[in-house]
Amino acid sequence: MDGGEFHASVYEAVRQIPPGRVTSYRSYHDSGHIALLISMPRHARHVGNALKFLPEDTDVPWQRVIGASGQISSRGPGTTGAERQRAALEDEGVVVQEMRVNLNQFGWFPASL
DNA sequence: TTATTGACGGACG
DNA sequence: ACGTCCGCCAATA
Repeated sequence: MDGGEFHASVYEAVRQIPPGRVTSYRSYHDSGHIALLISMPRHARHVGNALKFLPEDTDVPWQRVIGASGQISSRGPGTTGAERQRAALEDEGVVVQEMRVNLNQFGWFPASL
């Protein structure tokens, strides 16, 4: 699997996340999460990297991928990505408090696709 | 070729 | 709940 296929696999998996639900790059939950769903469980960091390459107008629901602790990841000081993610999630009904989501309520962790 | 860097995750204090 | 370290691995310097 080359880099392009990796990105495509990530996007395909992310598209499966239902509206109003969130999942993680790779979580301690036995089932679910993007890196496991594409059979590359140790590539959590690269899942985030793939999302970084998405254009502004993509239809891939990137906002539904957050950290395993429920945290919306910071993009670093002076960036607005995390804030846009919070707004996008709230728009579809996800409750965000202090930049974090309750995974017990909104988490989506299927065993497979 | 070696060192650093990440939209990360987990163990541990 | 939080900070610190360590494991991870492709890209980049």
